[in-house]
Amino acid sequence: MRTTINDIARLTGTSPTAVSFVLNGKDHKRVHPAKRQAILDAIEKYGYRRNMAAKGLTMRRAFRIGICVAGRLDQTRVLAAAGHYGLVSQAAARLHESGYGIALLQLDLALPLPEACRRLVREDVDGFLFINFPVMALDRLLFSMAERRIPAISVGAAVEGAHSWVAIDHERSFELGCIHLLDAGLRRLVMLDTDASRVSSEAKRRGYERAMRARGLEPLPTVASVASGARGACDAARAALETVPDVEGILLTDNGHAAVVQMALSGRALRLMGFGDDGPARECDPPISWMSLPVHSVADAAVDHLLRWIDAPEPPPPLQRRFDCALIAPGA
Amino acid sequence: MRTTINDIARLTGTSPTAVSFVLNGKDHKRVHPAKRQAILDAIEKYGYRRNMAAKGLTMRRAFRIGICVAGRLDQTRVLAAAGHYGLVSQAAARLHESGYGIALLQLDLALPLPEACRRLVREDVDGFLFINFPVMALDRLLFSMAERRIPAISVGAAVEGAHSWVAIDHERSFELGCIHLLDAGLRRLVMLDTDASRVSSEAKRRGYERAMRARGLEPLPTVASVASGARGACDAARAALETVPDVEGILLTDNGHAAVVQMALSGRALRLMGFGDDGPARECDPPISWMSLPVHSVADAAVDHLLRWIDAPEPPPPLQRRFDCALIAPGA
DNA sequence: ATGAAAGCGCTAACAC
DNA sequence: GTGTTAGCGCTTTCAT
Repeated sequence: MRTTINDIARLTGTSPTAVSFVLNGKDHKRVHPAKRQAILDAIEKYGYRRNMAAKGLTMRRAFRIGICVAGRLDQTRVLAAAGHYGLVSQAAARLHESGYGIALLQLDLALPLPEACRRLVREDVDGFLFINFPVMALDRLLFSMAERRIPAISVGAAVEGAHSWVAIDHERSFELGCIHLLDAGLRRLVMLDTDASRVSSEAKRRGYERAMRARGLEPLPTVASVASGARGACDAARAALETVPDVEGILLTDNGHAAVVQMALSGRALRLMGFGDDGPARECDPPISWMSLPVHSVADAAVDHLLRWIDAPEPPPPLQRRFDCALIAPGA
Repeated sequence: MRTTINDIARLTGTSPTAVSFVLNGKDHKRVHPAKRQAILDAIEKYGYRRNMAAKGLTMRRAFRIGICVAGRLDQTRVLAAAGHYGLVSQAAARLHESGYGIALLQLDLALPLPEACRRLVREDVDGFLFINFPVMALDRLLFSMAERRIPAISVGAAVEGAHSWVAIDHERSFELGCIHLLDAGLRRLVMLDTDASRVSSEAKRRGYERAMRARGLEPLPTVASVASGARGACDAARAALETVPDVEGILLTDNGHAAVVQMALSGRALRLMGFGDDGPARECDPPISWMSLPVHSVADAAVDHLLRWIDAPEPPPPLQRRFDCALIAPGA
């Protein structure tokens, strides 16, 4: 039988009330310093651990947040460009710092909505973070949660309506990367789309075109990989050289195959600009510049809003915000 | 206020006992079929959901298992060859099927043991799965859990002592892959070590050498990549060609850069045998054979044992088992 | 400043 | 076959 709050009270000649207050740091002008110390000592001595189920029962709170991913955590290669693991990891870390537990839920998108909702609800958590869910699924999911008054936020994907979400501004970020090369004096810039998921390719193309046009340059045709994987990326890189023989710089939509593209292009004096996860970008030799996914900011913003929401008496106005990537220039 | 078991009892003119029994499917010869149906209907009609905190309080169980990873979930590139995400994902899926919730915990290995234990204990779960933890940390961690009578298993890493673990037999699996090429009539086989973590390189080399010697062949020197990443793998592949000009087959210790190695070797008529995650292996063109990580078997075995352990009155004898990789031969 | 006591929702032993 | 009841460990109001 585990030590309980009553045991500690008896052992120290105090009451469960006092112990509870000490435990929760609410002993401002309540518990006498001497008693307080005695209680603290007993807690340490007997290795007391508070029973979270009992606390949850009383407080009507689980002190746990559900981190929900679409499908399975290991079948997410296509989302590499979205910093999937980084978002999950950072959100979990931030929640932990705030004293919350993390319930991991892999939600099968093939499930009908009612069944999906049932699974969400069964998790019994105080709120949900939907990481990189397809926009299609989000509206109904978030709506269902709102209906049940369960705070929920989309992380990584922007969604229409009165929902809360935090996402990466792919368009603006890609534009910034492009501007960086333009500022370096390059003019013949080609966008190389090697992202197997193509989820944000359109946004990136808009960013690219805006940057080019702002300098009075006509955008060049985008070259997209046909096959997936390293070979597809290589072929696309070579195709880019054929399509635009005098190319001066190449903008990658996805760092996934940056090192491979670099190798395929070696010998050519052109500048590479990456986009996405830092890991693969760092493998490049010589180093390249890249637009780094703001996973930290995105996850933190989502978590902070969610926790405020949970604590608030009324649902706060929805959080809807896009973050820019940061330019990483190892040479600088 | 959420509907409770008492509400359902009152609404159906029965007792909380009856509702509880129906809820838990223990109404064999207990609840009258008519009442049973009425209860079921009311549950559906009023959208009753059982309060897991209350259940947990009564049953002294959390119905939740902690999935614990070393460091952060997104800083695990080195563990690609260990099928890290696959193990996490499959364990989570299996637990979910068994009605358990998943508490995700990223344990910082830099933490001193007492603090690490405190964090583990705070999770309040019924048991732990330590996924791909470094062997160094495992003994003390598992021991601490045993001391506190919390069931815990190492998944992916074998550990000395009386602990439970399930792992991949890298040595035997690599031997099997090697035998496959030998059976195909190849003789000049070289092992190419492109695994940045080198965690299981030694075991693989033993498997390779055993297979070679069993055929009366002298093992050839292993070629290891110097730099990390795609470029390192490429360089290593070319080095292999120089070291053993008449090489007939190359055994990769890690599928991570299989496609890249294949490209670097294109033009040479030699056979490639991969090892590790299926994802990168499938990107190869033409397709290669590879030894596929038994993440499914490993995770399932661990979960099943853990759940039995939790339900058992006495701790069962430790589970210690290695699984072989399966040969995937797309051409067949 | 302090403790007694009333639940929170559920399970299971017990009496009918 | 059925309902009553006593907790499980904690928080918090209320009276002191």
